[in-house]
Amino acid sequence: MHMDSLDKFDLAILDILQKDNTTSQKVIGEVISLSAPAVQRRIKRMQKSGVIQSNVSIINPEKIKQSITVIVELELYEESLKHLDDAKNLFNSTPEVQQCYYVTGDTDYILIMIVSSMSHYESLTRKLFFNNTNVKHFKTHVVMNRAKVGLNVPLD
Amino acid sequence: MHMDSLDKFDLAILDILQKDNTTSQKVIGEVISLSAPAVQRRIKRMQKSGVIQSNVSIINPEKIKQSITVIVELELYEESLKHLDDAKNLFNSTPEVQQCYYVTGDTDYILIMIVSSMSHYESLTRKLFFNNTNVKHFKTHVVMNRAKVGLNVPLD
DNA sequence: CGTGAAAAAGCGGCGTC
DNA sequence: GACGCCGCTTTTTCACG
Repeated sequence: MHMDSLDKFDLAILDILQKDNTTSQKVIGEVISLSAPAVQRRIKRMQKSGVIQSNVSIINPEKIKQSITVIVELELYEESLKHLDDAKNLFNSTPEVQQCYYVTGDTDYILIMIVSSMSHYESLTRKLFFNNTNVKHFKTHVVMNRAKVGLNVPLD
Repeated sequence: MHMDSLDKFDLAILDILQKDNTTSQKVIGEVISLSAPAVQRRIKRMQKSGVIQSNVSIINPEKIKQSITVIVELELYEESLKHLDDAKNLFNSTPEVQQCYYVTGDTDYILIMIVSSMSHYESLTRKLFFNNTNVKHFKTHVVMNRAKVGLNVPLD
C-alpha cells in the first residue's frame, strides 16, 4: 500500500509504458538517458511492487460483435463490511463486469459492464441485483459511444 | 466500424492478449495450435484494423502518490451534434479525464478522472463544467476503492 | 499456412563507482 | 545500493516454399 519512492526515471518509464508497453527498453533508455538493463531493472522492480499491475492489449468492443457497454449505479441497504465484500466478490467473479468502483455518497458501487445484448443484460440484472436482497436500487446507463479509454495515470 | 470477421483463432488470441500482452507468440501458438508467425500475422492484422486499439501497462494509481479517482455524471443543456462534439473534444484533450462515455437517459456523459487532490479537482470543475455554458448539472462520485480494473471484452 | 534463418529484444553476470 | 558493459537466450521478423 505504501509507495516505494519513485524517482523521475521511474515516472518517465511509467509514462511511456502506460501509453505503449511495446516500446523497447533500448529506446526507453535513450529517451531518459539510461542504459537498457537499468530500465529493465526498474520495470521489474515496479512490477514486483505492484506499481505496474498488468500488461494488456486494449480491444475495441465495437469491432468485436454485438457488444453493449452499460454503466450501473448501485445502492445497497446495508453498508456493513461483510455486505460490501460480498458484493465486491460477486462482481469480481462476473466476467461481464469490467470495472468496479466503490464510491462515496448515496451511490455505493458503480459498475462498467459489457454484455452481448440487452436480454443478456436483463438476465444479469436478475442474477446480480434482483436476486440480491441487499440491493436497494440500481440505475442503468447505456453507453452509446466510448469516446476515451486509457487508464493513464497523470504523472508530474 | 465493420467487424472484419474474426474467427475462433483471432478471438482466442485476443482473449490471451487482453489479459497479458507479454505472452510470446510461441506459447500463444502452442495454446491455439498455430505457428508463431501465423499468430503474429493475425495480431498485426487486428492492430491495423483497429480491433486491438493499443498495448499498455496498467498502473495502480494508489501506488503512485496522492491520486484520487472520481466519477462524474454530466447533464448538458443541448444535445446538438456540435455541442456533443465540443464536449467530447474538450474531455479528450484533458489528461485527467481517463475515460469518457456518452450514455442514454437523463445523464449525457459519464467521466472517470484521476486527480492529485480535491483542490486539483475543484479547479478542473471550474474549467470543464462551470465555465462551460452548456453544462446543466454534474454530480461527483469519489472513488474509495477500485475493486476491478480490466478492460477485458467477453469473447465467446 | 509452416519452416528456418537473420535481426532484435530480453535477460543475467560481473566489475565499477 | 545502482550503473554500464558484454555475452547468452529468447523472441520477433521476414524471407521462401
